[in-house]
Amino acid sequence: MNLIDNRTHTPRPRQAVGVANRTTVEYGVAQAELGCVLIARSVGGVCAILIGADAEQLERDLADRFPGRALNRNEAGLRTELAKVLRFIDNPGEGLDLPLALRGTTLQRRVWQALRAIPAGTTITYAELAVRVGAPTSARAVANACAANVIALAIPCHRVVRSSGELAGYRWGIERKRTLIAKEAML
DNA sequence: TTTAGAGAACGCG
DNA sequence: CGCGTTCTCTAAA
Repeated sequence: MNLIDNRTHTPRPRQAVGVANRTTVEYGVAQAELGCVLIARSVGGVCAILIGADAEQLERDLADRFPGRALNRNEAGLRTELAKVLRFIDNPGEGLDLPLALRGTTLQRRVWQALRAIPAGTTITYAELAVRVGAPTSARAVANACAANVIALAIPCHRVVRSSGELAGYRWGIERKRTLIAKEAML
């Protein structure tokens, strides 16, 4: 407990996160090696890439994530994005470049942005990631930001591991995380 | 709305 | 395992 607050306790301004947004979310589902994949797009770009067992589960997941928003399934409209993601899963070396519509707090945006700079085939620790976003003592908080990521693959939170080398959690299943890292390691 | 607590994909000794 | 840390969410005032 510090008597004098010598840390960077500056309450950085937070991004408005829960802003009401009535925009429709369009999404498409496809089957991949890794599992069923759902890609959702809103104004500005892809707002979610979810992985799961089947379309129904993913649709529930999406509804959870965007409460109150109209959700329109539209495979044809998402055809380009779906193709890119499927190609990335087969060949992660080519990268996955998609316009993203990020909605999050300041720290989350910083972390997610930093994640996009982590090349396929490499991993980073939460501690190192914390250093990169300028919050060296905030590894725990950085992990929170990783855990809050809903754009799988395009924001490669699967490349973040513990300092001990162990895999930490993965929203879409630790096994998938292991698979992704292993596949990328063979580049 | 402000606040206090608890929890979280961490790290170190 | 215990504790320091930082951020987020939620219940309560």
